[in-house]
Amino acid sequence: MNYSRQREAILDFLRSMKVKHPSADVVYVNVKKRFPNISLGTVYRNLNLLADNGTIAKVKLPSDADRFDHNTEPHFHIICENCGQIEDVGSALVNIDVVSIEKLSGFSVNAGRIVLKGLCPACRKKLSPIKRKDNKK
Amino acid sequence: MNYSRQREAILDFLRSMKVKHPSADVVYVNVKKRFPNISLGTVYRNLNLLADNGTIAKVKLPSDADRFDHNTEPHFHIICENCGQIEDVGSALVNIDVVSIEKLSGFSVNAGRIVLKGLCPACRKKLSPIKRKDNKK
DNA sequence: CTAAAAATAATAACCATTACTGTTTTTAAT
DNA sequence: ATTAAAAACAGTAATGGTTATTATTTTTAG
Repeated sequence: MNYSRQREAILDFLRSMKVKHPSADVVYVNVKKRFPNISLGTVYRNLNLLADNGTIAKVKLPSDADRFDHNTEPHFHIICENCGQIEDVGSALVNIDVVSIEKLSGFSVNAGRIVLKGLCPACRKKLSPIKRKDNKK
Repeated sequence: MNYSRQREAILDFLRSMKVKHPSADVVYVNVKKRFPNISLGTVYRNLNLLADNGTIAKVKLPSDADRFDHNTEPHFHIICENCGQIEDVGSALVNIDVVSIEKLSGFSVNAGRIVLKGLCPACRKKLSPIKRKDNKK
């Protein structure tokens, strides 16, 4: 893997934490400030390269764009069902009975990254007690 | 919601369990046997209608097509990373410390449906001890 | 039987992502 | 420093799952 200025800028942005768990698109618009000609494909390719070699982590969400995380320590996430913001959840707070699951299902469990759903503090305040907008896809 | 023969056939197929957690596309090709002119849009619309009114459940997966489940009882799923097959996991086998998560993150938790990752029995046998094919997206 | 409401088939549009292509940058060896 | 091969790039086309649109057909209530 050769050095590239674009990849460096992408990693810099992720580590700067200006946005906490950005999607490829958010990385794109931000890195564009430094590299106005950068293409979205380049952002995707580099985010995937960095995720593949373990420099960053890819957070795959159901029905939403992948997010990228500079924190590669094992942990889970919770996503706001209203605004899509995601936040870390310590891995100690979710307990998976792997042995029983393997025994009952026959699957081998790869106690992967878990995504919980909920409402972030801002959306909670904004939407309650009014029924929140149903933006399921 | 008016009666429709197509919707009835879709629900029949789901309940027949010929395929366990079918995607919209699998429902489509199967219901097509009874209704050769049915359109994929009709399948999607009806699956979503049935999921919205609680008759069936929609299982959203990261980086894979949604699946539909005739079983609406709360439970989790495990997906085979090799072949995409999904299996039920009893909700007792995953313990989420909702109180602590809410305290620490500020989110309200909607202890949603969780999807674990692993290898189904068939793929385990087929791929081990050979390194399994890496089909991440 | 009829008219309004709902559902349909067919197709176009959408969005996130990947694939392709010809050009530029990086690297390692001369 | 020069150069040639490898890697990365920008730009764009293509893909896959899903939703939206529209004109036609089916369902239902009166």
